Amino acid sequence: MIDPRVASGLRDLPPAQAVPRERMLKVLREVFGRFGFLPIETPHIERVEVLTGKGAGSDEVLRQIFDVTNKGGTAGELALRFDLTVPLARFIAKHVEQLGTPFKRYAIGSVFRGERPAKGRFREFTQCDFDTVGSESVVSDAETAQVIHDSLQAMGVPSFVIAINNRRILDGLLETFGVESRKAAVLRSLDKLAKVGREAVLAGLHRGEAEGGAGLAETQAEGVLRFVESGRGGLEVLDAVQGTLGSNPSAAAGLENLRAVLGLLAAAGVPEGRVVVDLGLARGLDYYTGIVFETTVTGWERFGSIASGGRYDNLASLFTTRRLPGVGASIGLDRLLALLEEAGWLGGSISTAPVLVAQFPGTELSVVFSAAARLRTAGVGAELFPEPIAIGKQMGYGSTRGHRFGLIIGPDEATAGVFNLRDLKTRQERKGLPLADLEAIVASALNEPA
RNA sequence: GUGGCUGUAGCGUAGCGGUUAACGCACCAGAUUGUGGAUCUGGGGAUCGCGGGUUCAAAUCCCGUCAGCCACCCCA
Repeated sequence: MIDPRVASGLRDLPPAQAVPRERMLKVLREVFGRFGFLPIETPHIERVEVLTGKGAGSDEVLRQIFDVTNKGGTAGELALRFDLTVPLARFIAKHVEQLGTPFKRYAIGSVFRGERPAKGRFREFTQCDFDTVGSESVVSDAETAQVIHDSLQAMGVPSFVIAINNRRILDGLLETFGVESRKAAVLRSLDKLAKVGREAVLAGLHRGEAEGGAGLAETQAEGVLRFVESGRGGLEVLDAVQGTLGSNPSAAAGLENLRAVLGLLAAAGVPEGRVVVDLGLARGLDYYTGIVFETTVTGWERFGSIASGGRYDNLASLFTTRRLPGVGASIGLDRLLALLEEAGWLGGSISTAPVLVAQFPGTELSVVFSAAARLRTAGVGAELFPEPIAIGKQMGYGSTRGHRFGLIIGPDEATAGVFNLRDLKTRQERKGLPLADLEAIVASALNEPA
């Protein structure tokens, strides 16, 4: 016997998970489409050179990448994509002349990372990316947050917060303290504030670079931290920063951007409190240059971000000399589903056909087979039970699968040209309905509230 | 990739050196051969993750390995 297990970090999805997942994908496509984003597809496998940025790729990427080898091919040439942004960069570089800008696309698909799996963290997971390439407008910045908001809302996530910040404010901060050269290490430390607390962050900032710290003097570390700590909230946070960093051109630009974004989102009717400024939000990815986003579900912060992204100055610089700024985000569908499932918010019927047509022992098979076919033709999902077993068993099957109605045609009904329609929830049964009006009767019954 | 915790029927657990591994839920059958989630009765299902070692004897101790979880790292 071969052990039917799957490898670490990979999983099977039974209908109870696959059905809600399909529904969410449908919702996401609708929302993306409503904003004018168009779908694209790129291969799951890319050339390693593309993924790693020709050797210039970070160690982190190299560590997480899955190699793919085909017999006869060149070893180490191909690998599985680890996100959808790098493939987008390659895609846009190749096709921008035909597509023109601004170009808004969405892409939904599996990505692969050779990480150590944990809760809500897998080695294959689906990303739902949307990006606007070729515009530096604040419209796109605000729209990105709005799409995140509308998506989560439409998927039925009860309560969430989209944190925003602007890298340029942080740039200004670092310039002011004269520590631009330590940017990456400083941001990495600050990003952890909510998680590890102020003392740990302070220690990280102060610790020497050799030990993985940022190597800041104590006054610098304290100052930088104090600044970040001052800010999580709405416009008042921006006003406060205006006073301390407003004279720095970079910070001023960042502040103006966030102010405009908050204004537009309010104008679009995004509820107050759904989007908050968080000056400590940095995001590890070093290609972000402007606004950044990170979204958590209220009460489930330990699952980490379920939707995040940001603005980048020049997405495709590895692939073309043409400068292509853009902004976008990615919704982590699998993490969100894992969260909703654990929170018990997934519920609902998993049946995709509302009517279960029973196969009554003794009834001519063609009678029920054609009844099911007629319903489907009329656009009503109908499942014919495949075995002529005890009728109660069949009703039980329909009930546990979440079918709304059981349709019963016994030998007596068949002779009389009628059918019975049983509500599987209330156990109420309407009997002797004319078979000639099958479609109309069932359709109208389905329109009644459950 | 580093460190730690865990691994017993589909799921959740008990047993933690000594006869045929226990319980709940789920599943199947019957009471109920034209009507399902209750009750009762009966039943199937586990080489105790896998491999090796210690011992007269291992689910139980040791080592390795795989998987899950936690922290670091990173991120959806």
